[in-house]
Amino acid sequence: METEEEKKRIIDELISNFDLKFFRTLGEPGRLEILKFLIQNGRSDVGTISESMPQDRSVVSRHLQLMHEAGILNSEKETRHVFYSVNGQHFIEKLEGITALTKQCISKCCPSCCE
Amino acid sequence: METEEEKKRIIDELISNFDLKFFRTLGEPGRLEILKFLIQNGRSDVGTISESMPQDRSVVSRHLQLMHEAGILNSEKETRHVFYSVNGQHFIEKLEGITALTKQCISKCCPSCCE
DNA sequence: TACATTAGTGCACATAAATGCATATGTCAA
DNA sequence: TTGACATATGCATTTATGTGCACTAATGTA
Repeated sequence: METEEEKKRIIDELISNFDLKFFRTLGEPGRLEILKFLIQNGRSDVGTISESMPQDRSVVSRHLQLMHEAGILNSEKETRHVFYSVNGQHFIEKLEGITALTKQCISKCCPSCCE
Repeated sequence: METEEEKKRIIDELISNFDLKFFRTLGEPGRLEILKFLIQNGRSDVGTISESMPQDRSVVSRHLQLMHEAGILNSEKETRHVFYSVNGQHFIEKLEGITALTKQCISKCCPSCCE
């Protein structure tokens, strides 16, 4: 067990890495479908993605923007089209970071959490 | 790169492990505060947790139920009190599972996602 | 038994989020 | 330059979620 100050620091670091926007973005079925599509089909433009989704094109466009802001997708404007693709690097780093910090935090600050 | 059938199977496995309830639960500031409190203070009853939160006791109670349903917290009824604690084991396993499947899925099904 | 304590539920309300239509913005092509 | 196309934005509507008050259920205590 750490000192109280060290405990607080570790917990604050964990909580500040629990990106609300990141979790909220992943907690919506429509956006998960978009993520699935992009893993399956790779880099695609808004129109192509929309064709596979039940929602309106404008709705899909907004979902894509949110996912981009959350760091899950890349966005590249090319002439008239905007291509989105999974930002695998950032996405995986985010997940790894959250997982590692959680493990570290619980083992150091709350061993009783794992009894 | 895998066969198309294998790709679909891997992607479906990933998406089915992207537990919407889990992500939604973590994507709310009030619930994150509760998580923080429980890591810091360990197993506590509803009243004690509520005292540190700005929301009404009933609101905190509902958040705790949600977090329990999402597998993040343990719940133990003892006489009049209900004690909640972080389910570290399940929480960490969930995060590790999601992280591992995502890495595996992207490397096998969408290597271009990491360019 | 009567009363206090603890947690959860019913309900109404406020806020936030998802959705679709119409329209604007920017880009290409004839 | 005109028209078609791709995407994003404004706006209104619906749906979902968070919130607090009042009340109930369950348990312990005087």
